[in-house]
Amino acid sequence: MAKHDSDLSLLFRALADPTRRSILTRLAETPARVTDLAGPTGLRLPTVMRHLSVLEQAGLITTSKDGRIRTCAIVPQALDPVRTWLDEQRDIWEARLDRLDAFVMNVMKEGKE
Amino acid sequence: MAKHDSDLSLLFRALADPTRRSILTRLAETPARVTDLAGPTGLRLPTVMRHLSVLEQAGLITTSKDGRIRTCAIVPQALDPVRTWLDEQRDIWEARLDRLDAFVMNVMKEGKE
DNA sequence: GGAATAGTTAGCGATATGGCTAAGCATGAT
DNA sequence: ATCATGCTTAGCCATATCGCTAACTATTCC
Repeated sequence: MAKHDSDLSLLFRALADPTRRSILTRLAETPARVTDLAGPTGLRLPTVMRHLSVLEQAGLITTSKDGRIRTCAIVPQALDPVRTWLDEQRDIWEARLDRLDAFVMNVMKEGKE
Repeated sequence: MAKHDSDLSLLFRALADPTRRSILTRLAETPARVTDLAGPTGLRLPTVMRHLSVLEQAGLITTSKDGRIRTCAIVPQALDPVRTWLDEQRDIWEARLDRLDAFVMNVMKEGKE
């Protein structure tokens, strides 16, 4: 299940880690060097590097190296597929709310296990 | 990192699996039994059970048992935290687009590695 | 009661994830 | 040339994930 995963899976997995989300939030302020990103996390450089590569593979950030310094920056449109999927789901879920209501009523009547 | 994870992490991790997303989409149509959900996936029952418990722990579905049949249904508002986080990020990301633009220009000028 | 059905539990194996240290390499400063 | 800085690679360890089979429990049907 880890071979040719969809973009969506890569994105969701990248976002599933608090450290990575905090890195993203930090990068949203301004691009930063790897060391700068490592600081707040309290994690070692190699560990942060791994997080960064996960983020980059998911397309959430880009990095570029100038001399010995690698600078990381967010890719603003990278979250679009997530938003799209979420919107689709909302559409479907709400379209079926009538049936759901019926079901929930039923559950409540019987008591949930 | 797997101990007391935030709701957001649980949600994102639950959504990171294609099988689980397809189960959610299926459940959005109408509540269903475990066996009904297993069918389309081609997976064995215990495997599907595991996916369901991940979804349930993330708060994305509820289940209730009537006799020997367990019925599963989506929890419509469960995606709200995800949407909220996404909206927050969009706000921040776009607020800083000016700086980002400057950075991107810089990168392009130097050639990306 | 006995058999079929629906789900559950236990546990195995392969792989992925998230942390680390140690060592290496390239660049910039002196 | 030497040394400090910044990143990178390799590899280890513990735990988590995702699939499975086998065996068990609980309903329902005949």
